[in-house]
Amino acid sequence: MARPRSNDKRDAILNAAVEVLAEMGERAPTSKIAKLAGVAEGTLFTYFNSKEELLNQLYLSLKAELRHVMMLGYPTDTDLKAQMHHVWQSYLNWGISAPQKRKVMAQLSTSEQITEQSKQIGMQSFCDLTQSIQNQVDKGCLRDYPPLFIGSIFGAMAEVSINFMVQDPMSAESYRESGFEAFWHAVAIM
Amino acid sequence: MARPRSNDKRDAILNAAVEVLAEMGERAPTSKIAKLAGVAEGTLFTYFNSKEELLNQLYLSLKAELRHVMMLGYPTDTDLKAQMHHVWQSYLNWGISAPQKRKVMAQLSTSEQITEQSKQIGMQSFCDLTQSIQNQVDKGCLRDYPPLFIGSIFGAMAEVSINFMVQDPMSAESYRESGFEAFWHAVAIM
Amino acid sequence: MARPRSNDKRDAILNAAVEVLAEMGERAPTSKIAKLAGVAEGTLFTYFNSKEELLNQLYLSLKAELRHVMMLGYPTDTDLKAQMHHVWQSYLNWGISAPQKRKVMAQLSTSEQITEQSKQIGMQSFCDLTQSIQNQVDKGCLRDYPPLFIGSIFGAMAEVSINFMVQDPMSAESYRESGFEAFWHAVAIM
Amino acid sequence: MARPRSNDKRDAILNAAVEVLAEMGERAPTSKIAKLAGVAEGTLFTYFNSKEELLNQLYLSLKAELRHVMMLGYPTDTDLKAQMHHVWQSYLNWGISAPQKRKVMAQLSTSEQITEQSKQIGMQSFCDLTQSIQNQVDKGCLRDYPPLFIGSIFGAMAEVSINFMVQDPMSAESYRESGFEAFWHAVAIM
DNA sequence: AATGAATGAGGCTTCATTCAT
DNA sequence: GATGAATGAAGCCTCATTCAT
Repeated sequence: MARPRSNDKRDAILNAAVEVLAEMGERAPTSKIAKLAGVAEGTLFTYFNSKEELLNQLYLSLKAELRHVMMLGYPTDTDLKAQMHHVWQSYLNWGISAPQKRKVMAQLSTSEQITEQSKQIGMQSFCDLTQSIQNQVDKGCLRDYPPLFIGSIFGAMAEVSINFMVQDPMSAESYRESGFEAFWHAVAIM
Repeated sequence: MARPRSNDKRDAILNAAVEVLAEMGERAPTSKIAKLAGVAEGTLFTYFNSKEELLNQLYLSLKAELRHVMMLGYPTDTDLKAQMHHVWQSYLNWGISAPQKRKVMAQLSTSEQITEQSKQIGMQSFCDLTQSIQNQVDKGCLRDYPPLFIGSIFGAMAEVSINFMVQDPMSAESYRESGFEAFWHAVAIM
Repeated sequence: MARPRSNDKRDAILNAAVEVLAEMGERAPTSKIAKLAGVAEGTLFTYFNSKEELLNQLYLSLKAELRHVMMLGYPTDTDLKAQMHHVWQSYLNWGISAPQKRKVMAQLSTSEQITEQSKQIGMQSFCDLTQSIQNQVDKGCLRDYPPLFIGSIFGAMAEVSINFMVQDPMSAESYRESGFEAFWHAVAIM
Repeated sequence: MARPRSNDKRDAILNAAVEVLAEMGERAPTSKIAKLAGVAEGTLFTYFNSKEELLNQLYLSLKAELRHVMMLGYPTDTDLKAQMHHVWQSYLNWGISAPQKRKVMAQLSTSEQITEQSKQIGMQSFCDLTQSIQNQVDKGCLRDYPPLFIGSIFGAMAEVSINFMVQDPMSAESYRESGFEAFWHAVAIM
């Protein structure tokens, strides 16, 4: 048998892509990505058939990571607000500690190179969260908005909060809580 | 590099840029933009010294247009909520009727090519709005958040709303009002 | 007005292509062709949109040149055999004096990159010759073969003759006449 | 480089090469050939040291096959014309039933990658035929041309005939016989 | 001022070949 | 022997920018 494909290498390429994309945007050359990943340029193309595929896979991988992080330690036996707060904290912590990944996710979200299919798949990652929001809407705890709408508001508010936290670290904790408070008032029935 | 003469041409180039950028993202070539604008490739560079300058000017121009649109017919002698609602409607109408411009603004906002300075200037367009928000905070009508934070929440909620309106035109008006309602609860003291 | 496109440059590229293709076959790189033509590699692509187009244009240009050469000084008021002999001589002289062009024409004729359309057009160059053959067939001077068939036999015999002339220059004149004799017997009614 | 073991694999590679070369010309990648042959990319290189060697071997193999086919059932005790006609039929049948092989042989014949040596060897395959032609020339049955010249005329006329048969199958049999007739008149003394 | 041909660096991708498994 | 991942040199083509006209 020949050398098997290495997950390490695949990950190294994805990580390198994050770094180069964060620095150069969509114009990040595959050569720079490969070099930073420590592989030959040709090798990149044994793991991803094209630059476009690399970008799409990266997009999905980041979405999956974010989703994973948000669900880590999710408290099942507390009230809705506490649960939401937990997810809020996880999101913000990730966004602050992985600024390049966050930046790249934002870039890719508006990129022409990300296919509609990838966006669909990326969204489906969050369908259990969506479902759980639906349940709360049905119970009358949240305003009667489509759960995806609520989810998008959550994401938008989180992004705004992270931006302010990063730009003004002194007041970071204040933004963190204000953001959640604003979100909560936006969607909860009190 | 002689002085450019025609504002028409400058505008034609900016408009063409919107179209090509919307279709191709950051990889939109200046040649395509020039062609669509009806000028020669070289002519583009008498109006903008470089592609980067073109992108920055476009960014500022779009920000200015949005700001202009939002302030059109601003009602000075009603209550805060009505004022905000007016601006909300203006923003959403613009976003829906100029989807390419909106798309390009989102792209440019995450682009490496837009300088920090441009972002600063773009933000200052809205400083009168910001000032007026500050006044309302001081009067206790809005939560005690920094006015830029409130402004960002406004923008973020508007973007979310437009996305849903565009994607699901049947329920557009419902999203429009739900979005405003959510925003208002997020920031107002009731 | 900007600099106009130069026919000289176009021709230089085509001539360079002949040389490099003769030496390297279809794997001739555009970079070598451009260099030999004395232009930048990018310039090649302002004259030909792609390598494939370059090859097709070259094919047509060679066909046209051959056709032109064959008709130079075509004697209209002699008998058929003398006319054919004239064309024979022209073909062979060209083939011998332009061995690279001949070689490249042979290569391109079997190349995947030459479109069916190019082959059609290339063949139509010779339609007046074909017509004149048809007339002779009708008059009973040539065997009752389709004129294109006779034309192909002509070409094939000429190619064989040139090959032997080139390979064995001492007997060149003998092959030249033997070839014509064989062709004539193949198609003429005596 | 160990010794290859399986003739089956060697043949599979050669057959795959025919197919891929017919479709893609000289730019046929070894990887595609290997895949179609059902072996690993690397395996190809245990059977052929380089792509060039593969092409040369393929060329020789095709020449040998053609030679073999042409001599199958060769009638030794009939007159010259019948013998030639037999060979003619064999050649044409092969050419029509194996169009890819024929196409590839034509390609390789004009390819830079085929060495002079291979061409020599390929020609020698036909030396017994050549010898037999020489005898007929000596006996005054054929024109006094070098036998290789006659052989080349034979090949050229056969190729022309096959081309027309393939392109116009309705008249195939007519081309088949006309072609032979033309060839015979070209070289025979009647 | 306007034009668009010219430039050549650089981008993405392919591919013959090697070599670890 | 067989495999196919790894390599990196090329290959084709694009494009921002310059400059002759």
